[in-house]
Amino acid sequence: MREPTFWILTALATEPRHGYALIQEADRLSDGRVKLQAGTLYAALDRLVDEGLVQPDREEIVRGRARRYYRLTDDGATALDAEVARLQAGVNTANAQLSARRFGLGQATAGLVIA
Amino acid sequence: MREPTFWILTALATEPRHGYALIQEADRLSDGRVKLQAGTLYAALDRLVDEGLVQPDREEIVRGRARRYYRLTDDGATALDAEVARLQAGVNTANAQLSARRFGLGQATAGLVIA
DNA sequence: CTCCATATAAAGAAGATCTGAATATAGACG
DNA sequence: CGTCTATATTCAGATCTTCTTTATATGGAG
Repeated sequence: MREPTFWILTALATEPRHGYALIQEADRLSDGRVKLQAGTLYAALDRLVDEGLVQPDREEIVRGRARRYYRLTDDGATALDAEVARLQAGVNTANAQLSARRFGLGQATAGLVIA
Repeated sequence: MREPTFWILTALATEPRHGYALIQEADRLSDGRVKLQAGTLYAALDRLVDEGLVQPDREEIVRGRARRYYRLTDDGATALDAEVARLQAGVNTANAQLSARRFGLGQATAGLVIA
C-alpha cells in the first residue's frame, strides 16, 4: 500500500467524506505533511472501490457542485489495521538496526567516566 | 521512500553487505515477509549510491564470483531515521483513527452494566 | 550430469503517483 | 463590475520504482 492510499483510508476511518474533504483531512491529520493531489486521490478512490476497501456512501449537491461521499468498509478497516501492523514491525526493526549502528560507532559513550 | 529501499537501508545499517546478502538479511529481519527481487535491489543500490545514501565499500572475489559490498553513509542513516519518524507518525495517526472508529461503532461496550 | 545456491546485470512491463490543465460556481475584495 | 480564491471533480501524459524475465557464471550436492 502506497502512502496516499494509506492516508485516504486513515482519513475515512472515522466518518464518510467526499474527495475534497479528504485532501483537507489528510493534510490536517498529518500536520500539513501530506498533500493529496487531486489526480492521485480520485484515481485511488476508484481503485479502492474496485477492491472493496471503500464504498460510495451518498451524494450531495452544495452550491451547484456534487459532493460524492465515500466510507471505509469493514474490509478497508481490516486492511488498514494490517498495514499499520506491517509498518510498525518495519519501524521497530529499523529502530533496532539504527540503535545497533549507534552502539557500534558511538564507542566514546561506553568509556565515559564520571569524574 | 518505497519499501524495498527502506529495507535495503535497514539491512545496511549495522554493517556493509553485498547485494545477495541484502536479499537474505531483509528476509531475515522481516521474518520472511520481505523478499527483495534481484532486479529491484541492484537498481535501487545504483540509485542510492547516486543519492549518496549508500557507498560502495569493497569488492571480494569468492568462488569466481564478485561480491560488491555497500555501506550506509551518514546521510543514509539520517534519511532512514527521518523515514522511521515519518512512518511512526503515520502509524500513530492511523491507530488513533481506527480507535475512534471502534469507539463510534462499538457502542455496546459503553452501555455495559455489571449485573 | 543436472539441479541448486551463489551473485550480478539488463530489458521491458506494470502500476501508483505526480503534474498540469480543464470545467464550474459562489463569495470576497477592490 | 471584474478578478481572485475556495470548492469539487476529471482526465491526459509523464515519471519513478518496482516486478518479471532472462542471461551469465561457477562450485557443490545428489
